[in-house]
Amino acid sequence: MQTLTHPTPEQLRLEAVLDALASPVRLRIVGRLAQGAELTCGTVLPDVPPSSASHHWRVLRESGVLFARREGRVIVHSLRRDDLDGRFPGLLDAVLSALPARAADES
Amino acid sequence: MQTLTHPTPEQLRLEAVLDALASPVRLRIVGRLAQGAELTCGTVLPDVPPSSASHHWRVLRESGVLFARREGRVIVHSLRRDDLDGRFPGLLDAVLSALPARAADES
DNA sequence: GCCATCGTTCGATGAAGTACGTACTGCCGT
DNA sequence: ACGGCAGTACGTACTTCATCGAACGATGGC
Repeated sequence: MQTLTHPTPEQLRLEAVLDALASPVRLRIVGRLAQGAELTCGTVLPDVPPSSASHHWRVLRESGVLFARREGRVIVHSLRRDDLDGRFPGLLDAVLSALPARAADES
Repeated sequence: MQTLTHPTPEQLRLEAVLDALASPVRLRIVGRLAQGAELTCGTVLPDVPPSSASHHWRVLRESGVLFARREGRVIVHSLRRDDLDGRFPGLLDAVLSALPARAADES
């Protein structure tokens, strides 16, 4: 299991970020992360099998939307707000404010 | 050749818009449209065969990013700025300001 | 060391998107 | 009416993506 790779802030590509966000499943993850807490993989998407969920977390990570770090046995994820705001000002906020409130009532 | 269909402002879906924008070719189109002029299909993407270009114009139209109207022999396209700003405030501006200036020097 | 847990990787399958040639429609000028 | 131009529709080949089961790797607790 190789180390978690992330793009540097300079490596962020608009198309990759948009593509990562253009998915209902991944928007759910982002919406949850936007609530402030750092989350582990299993926390969101209880209805999705682990291998599928892992795929989506990876897309978000490799596009630079979120940051992942190992913490003991789990992997903790957080939004890369500052990096995204630096490269694409206003983009994340626009997407988040366009999200329905559905993320609030899901486990 | 059936009439050009557009989603109503209420029908705009975030994922569809993001997906439409998550493409280099289509971002080129949007970048050109953002310069203010209304454009016909042939104006942008001279290097892309008409049938391919038509596909991308259609994706942008059906996602609600742009508006198309027949004007004699050509089809005139314009950005749906107001509708997009209404549903997803700040999104279009964020994407446009994140675009490289490449759109300026292309035919 | 052993086991359970968390998450990844691999491989296969089916769905969806892209690209493009060709044939067609709709409109205009003559 | 005819020819040409703008753009679409269709069919197809190709590529990418999504999904998921199964096997594996890493870690912490006992």
